[in-house]
Amino acid sequence: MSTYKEKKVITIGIVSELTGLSERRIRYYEERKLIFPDRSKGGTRKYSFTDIEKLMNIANHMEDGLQTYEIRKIQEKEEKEVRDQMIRGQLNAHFNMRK
Amino acid sequence: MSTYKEKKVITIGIVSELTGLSERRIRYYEERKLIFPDRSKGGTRKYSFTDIEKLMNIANHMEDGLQTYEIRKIQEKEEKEVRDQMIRGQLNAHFNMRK
DNA sequence: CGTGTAAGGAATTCTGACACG
DNA sequence: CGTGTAAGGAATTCTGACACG
Repeated sequence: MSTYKEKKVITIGIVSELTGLSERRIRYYEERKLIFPDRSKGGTRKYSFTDIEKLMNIANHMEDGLQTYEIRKIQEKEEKEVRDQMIRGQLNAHFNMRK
Repeated sequence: MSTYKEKKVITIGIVSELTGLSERRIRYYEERKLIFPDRSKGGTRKYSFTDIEKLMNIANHMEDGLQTYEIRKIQEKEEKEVRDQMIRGQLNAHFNMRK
């Protein structure tokens, strides 16, 4: 939550440099619901390092010829797996408490 | 080195929001050699999360009535301590290798 | 569908200076 | 010494559209 990696503080120009993607492509992936930057009061987009990692991932999938909506489905599946893992963790913790 | 916390990617407006310091003060502390942001091609300053932590530290010292050059001396002393620690670590590693 | 580009405007940042104290 | 502010300009970002395919 409050870790550096998740903080939305990076401007699109720097994201473009870091990822090698054009600003156009970065904005387009937002339009396709693949990333969700914050906005400043003035409307400037702000990204996190996690967003940058997601973008690299997206770029790889695009190279493989996938379409944006397919990538979105992959993302959703991965997020579901994470949620399942967390539930399993909770259950384990519960049973461990009971010894 | 290549950790998120050290990467200079944050713009001064966001640093100002995160620290609560005015842009004027942030630029002034650079002038007094207390922080060292990178620059974009165009000349825009770029800060790291580490810089933000330093700025909070500086702000605290200023509240205590210290002057910028005193804060700089404190910084230098702290950096020296870190270096000494690293040397001790190296020596320990060396002797441990010899058992 | 995914991405480049030119267009016009708005938000952001920069520097050097004056002010106060 | 440390910081606010108005000033003018430059760099950065934004949106909507046209283009190609």
